Amino acid sequence: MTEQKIPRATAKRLPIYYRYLNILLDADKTRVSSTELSEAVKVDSATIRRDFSYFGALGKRGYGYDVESLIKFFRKILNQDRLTNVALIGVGNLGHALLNFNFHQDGNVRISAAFDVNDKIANTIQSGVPIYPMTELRTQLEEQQIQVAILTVPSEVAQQVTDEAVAGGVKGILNFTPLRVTVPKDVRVQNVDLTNELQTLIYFLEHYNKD
Amino acid sequence: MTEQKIPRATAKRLPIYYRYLNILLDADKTRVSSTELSEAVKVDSATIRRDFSYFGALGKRGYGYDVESLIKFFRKILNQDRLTNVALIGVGNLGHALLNFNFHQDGNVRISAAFDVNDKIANTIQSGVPIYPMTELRTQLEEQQIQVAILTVPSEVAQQVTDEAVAGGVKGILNFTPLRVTVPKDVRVQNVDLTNELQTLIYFLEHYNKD
DNA sequence: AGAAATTGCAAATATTTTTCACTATTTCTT
DNA sequence: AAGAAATAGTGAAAAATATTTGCAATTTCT
Repeated sequence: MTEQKIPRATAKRLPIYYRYLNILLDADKTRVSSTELSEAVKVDSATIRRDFSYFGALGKRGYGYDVESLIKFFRKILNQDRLTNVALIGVGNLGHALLNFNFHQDGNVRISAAFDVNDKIANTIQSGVPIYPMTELRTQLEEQQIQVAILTVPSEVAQQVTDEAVAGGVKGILNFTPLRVTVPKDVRVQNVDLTNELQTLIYFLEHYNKD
Repeated sequence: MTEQKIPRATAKRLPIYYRYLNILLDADKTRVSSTELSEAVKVDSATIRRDFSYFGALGKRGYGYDVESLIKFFRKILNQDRLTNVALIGVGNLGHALLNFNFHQDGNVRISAAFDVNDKIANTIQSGVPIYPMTELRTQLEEQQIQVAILTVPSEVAQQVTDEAVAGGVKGILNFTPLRVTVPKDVRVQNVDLTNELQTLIYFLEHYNKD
């Protein structure tokens, strides 16, 4: 599966390109040049061409890129053409918001199971998603073959829950917990630490006057 | 104010160090070495020393670092010793969750005003935070001298709201919108794009078998 | 007093990312 | 159809960023 090493920086820009391409499509644009794209997404045009080139020759010299086929291509790359089922572990404040959050705006990610220790909500359906008790975490993940989990539990239990999720076959974790969880190296964790983000933001504000 | 250029990578690790130091403090540890810290936060000890050294000589050779004074120092650096008032713009799903979110776990960030277009919630108080109508965005920001905003509005209006916020004096924006907003260069934007994060995560899962 | 521990830091490396500069194509214009 | 204009693709250079090494200086420990 591993084709070739795409730089992390590039991978992070892909969704941004993808999103803008869809805007172009909606506006009935059929072609776009790297220069044009550059202005919209605020990335140097050479960088864009370089990014695209990791995937082969997607454009036409002297012409630009065909919006539709580019979208089609990225859709595959970004797994937009396939539904990815995701588990939400921890249905507190944030978890609840994520249940309603429009992850599937492009129709590719769906929270198909949620878990919580709270008896009050376990075994109910919230926003169309079944909530299982935490005790069933592992078995449900296995059964439903879910490989991606969003972790929004209190940090005290984060590691333990993570272990359980990994045991259930999870390979990717979007971790909203401030805790840096430990996982086997074939599991990827993407940390989203809101407090951290805010602090970093404030830090930069205080310590740099521009940038 | 701008003291010296701290690498971005370092700045991002600071909150992590800070958090762990507090754990040590809670455990009544009075000193810690870079090696010890290293294991806990999973960062090479040399990197930690390097990171710390940007701020001067914080430790004692042959001894290590004094937990308490290190915390005290970082608290200043990270503005934990001062309350930063933050505005929440857009009280939808996610916004609502953030209102309840424990940003102030260390008591330094407080959402002190929220804004929404919805008449039903404007001019009410939610989770202890006053919600103002969006029309008052600029004036309230000015009046309350809020410099940091969390943006959780629909992306269609993101740019427009951002402009308004900037006009109101905001210097830092935590942007939950998928839109890359344009701001003057003295304003810093930190993007938190959840859909993007998930997509990137899934992308890596599919395309790399480890990392 | 001597051994052990440990920071601080300059310099060396390594890694990653961006940009330049140019060629090859294709499209557009007249 | 010829020439001009536009534009992708890309090797190589440069720049930016981050990590690691190696060791002197210092402090603590026994």
